[in-house]
Amino acid sequence: MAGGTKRLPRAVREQQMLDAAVEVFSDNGFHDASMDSIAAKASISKPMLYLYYGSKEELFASCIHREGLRFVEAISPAGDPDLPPREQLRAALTGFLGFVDQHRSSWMVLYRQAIGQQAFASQVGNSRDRLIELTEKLLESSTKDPEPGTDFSIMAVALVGAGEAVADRVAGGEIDVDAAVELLDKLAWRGLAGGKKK
Amino acid sequence: MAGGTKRLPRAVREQQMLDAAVEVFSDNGFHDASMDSIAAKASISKPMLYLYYGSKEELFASCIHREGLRFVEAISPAGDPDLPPREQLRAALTGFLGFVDQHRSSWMVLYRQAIGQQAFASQVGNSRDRLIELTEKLLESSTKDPEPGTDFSIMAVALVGAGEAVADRVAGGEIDVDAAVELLDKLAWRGLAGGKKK
Amino acid sequence: MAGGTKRLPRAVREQQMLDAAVEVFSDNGFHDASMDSIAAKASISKPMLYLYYGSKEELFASCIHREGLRFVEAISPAGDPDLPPREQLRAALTGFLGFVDQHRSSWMVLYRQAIGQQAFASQVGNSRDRLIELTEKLLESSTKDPEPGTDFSIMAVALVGAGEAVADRVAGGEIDVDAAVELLDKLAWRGLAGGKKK
Amino acid sequence: MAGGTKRLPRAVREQQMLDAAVEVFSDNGFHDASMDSIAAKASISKPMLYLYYGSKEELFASCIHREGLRFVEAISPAGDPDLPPREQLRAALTGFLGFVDQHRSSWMVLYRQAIGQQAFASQVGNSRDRLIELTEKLLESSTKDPEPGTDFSIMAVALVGAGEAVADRVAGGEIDVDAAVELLDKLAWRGLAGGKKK
DNA sequence: AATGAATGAGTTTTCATTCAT
DNA sequence: AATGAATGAAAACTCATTCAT
Repeated sequence: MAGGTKRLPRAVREQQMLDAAVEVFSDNGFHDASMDSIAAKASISKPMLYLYYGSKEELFASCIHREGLRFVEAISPAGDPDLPPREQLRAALTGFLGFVDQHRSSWMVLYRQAIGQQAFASQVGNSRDRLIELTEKLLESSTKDPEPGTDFSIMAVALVGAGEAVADRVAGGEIDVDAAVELLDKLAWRGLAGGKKK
Repeated sequence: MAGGTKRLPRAVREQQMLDAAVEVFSDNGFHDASMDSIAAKASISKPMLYLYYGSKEELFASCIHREGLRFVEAISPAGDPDLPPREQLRAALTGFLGFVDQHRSSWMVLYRQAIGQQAFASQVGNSRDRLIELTEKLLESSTKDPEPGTDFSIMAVALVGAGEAVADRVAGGEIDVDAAVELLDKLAWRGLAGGKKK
Repeated sequence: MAGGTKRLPRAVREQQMLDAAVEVFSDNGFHDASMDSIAAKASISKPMLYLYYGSKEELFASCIHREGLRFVEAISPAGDPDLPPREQLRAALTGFLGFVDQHRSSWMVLYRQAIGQQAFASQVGNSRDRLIELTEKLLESSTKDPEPGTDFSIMAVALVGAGEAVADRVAGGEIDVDAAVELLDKLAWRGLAGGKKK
Repeated sequence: MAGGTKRLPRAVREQQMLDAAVEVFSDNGFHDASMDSIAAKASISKPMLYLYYGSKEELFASCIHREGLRFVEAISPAGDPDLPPREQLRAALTGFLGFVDQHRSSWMVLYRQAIGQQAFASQVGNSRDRLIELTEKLLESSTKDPEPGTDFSIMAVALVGAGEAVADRVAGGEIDVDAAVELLDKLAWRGLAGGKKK
């Protein structure tokens, strides 16, 4: 029944461990997740965790890394340069929020968690910064006639911040992906208090 | 005779402890802040901490509570019903970002920290939710002719999210309060990619 | 009956802990002595050990320090400059071997142990070096007409080495202090294969 | 096909392992030497180590054994009964200190190390005791007219102790073999403070 | 013959928390 | 009112040792 004590090739065990770690970190936060409980969830012994990942911090970093890749991957379609900028932004929003919707624990635990963890802020920053950069470029290229002094960089920060806040609600199941995409798209182009006309 | 063992009135002691606690929590995060270091910083003995606050969690909760009050207080001027809605929003933004600017550690440590801490998310939610509600009302009352289906609630979430992201940059000293207020005000009314005319 | 769980003033506990530590280190060696067993032997909890001494290494260092002081103290009478050099050497030998005889575990465990422990060799070296220096001076001042090229420093090393080897036998109860003193004294002045007359 | 997995005859493997073990034990001490690092240094897998030696302790014992043999071998020329006793002693000293000089790590790690290790003291004692016995016999046979009550056994202990202390300095590169031999030879026959005449 | 995969059992260390004075 | 003294409980991490292939 148990069936989990077989000798597995390294690559398989690695994923198995990461799956467990993501789940436990996600449920308890970095500090309150114990290596014991992660090992238990992965049905392996603690030494394996250390053999494969070296330390709790490195394990967490590996979690962030893997989830970060998945995250970037989910958004990358937006990079298609053939699409008009605004379509690219929609694609990015869809990719982003769709990812959050389908990997709630990845989002909640790793993205949100990691930001609080001094030591990992920078690593998470990578994914986030790439998102901000992407957003910045899209805003820039889609704005024909910017006001003088427009700082697209901070605008991107703000928009991504808005996106994250909305993503939390998506992850919490409070609103659905489509509505969220719609809202953020509108926010980007017409402001929240959106004027009356299209 | 020696020094340091003054009998202080309860209220004074309480603030003294909270000041120390806020500082230590802010510097180290909830988990890495030890009761020992808080007691030391407050120049009192650990048992006093327990006598007044019962447990580490309750102490942290008290910190959040006090800082939350200050936070709400800083924003409350925005509630002035005599101002036109858009002015109210500017007042709120100014209050909010000004507070962050001047109480960076309160912001970084308690607001950002607490959100990561499972157990305190809801409590922080209070201040945050009040901010969101306020924003929602302002948006609502300032929008004469909303598009059908407009969900001001989620809009407020998004705007506050944007505000928080920008606030982090303010707290980090990367942009100044005025620029941030300007940006968010514009975001709210005309969208990030804002067209050229007012 | 137990009677060991009282609140004791710091100074008392410190000695109590050191006593236990010396004994356990002495019986098991540094590595095989666990903080658990030391705490148990001292009838206190492990955290006390850490509160007072910080780490296992520091605890061991403290043991060495205390025993080293006692050791030096036992030998110091030899420093009396009023005695003729040879009497001083006898006094030193008597102090040294007498100490070993009466503090067998201190000797075996701390002196012998510590020398093997990379990290502590230098600290033990202190006591030992002082002994060697002392010996060197005595040899020097008691030799009226040294052969040219005589290196008293290495001679002292050799004599102390002989003393330590003999001390081990004293500690092991194989020979008594007086015989040992006699032997070493003779060794120093007439060589092991000592000629026939005084 | 790949590389490194040769089938080697047992005897070769054994030496290979012992070489690695001696080196690692010598560098780190018994406790801080891990079976992992020994296996790595020997370029074989841990199970091989266990297959050949059964346990870490047995492996260490084997190291001591082999080095002990080499040690005794280095000194054995001294046993030549054709030489006059004093020449035999010089030969022994030369063999002993020459060995230490050329096999510093064997000396430092195995001889000194092992003495600290409860469990191995007796085994090291073997080589040492043989040395002491040899010394004793030489002293005995070279002393024509001993003082009554002379205990050659303890004298040998003392001389060997002196030899070990000097050997440490030789191993440390502080003095050279010839000077050391000279000193110890003089010590044995005329005492450290030896006057100028025979 | 040889090893990658796996673990049981311990170790040091750190806290939040509470007595006894 | 206030604290020095003390600890239970747990966490990260390591290592000698052994299967299953």
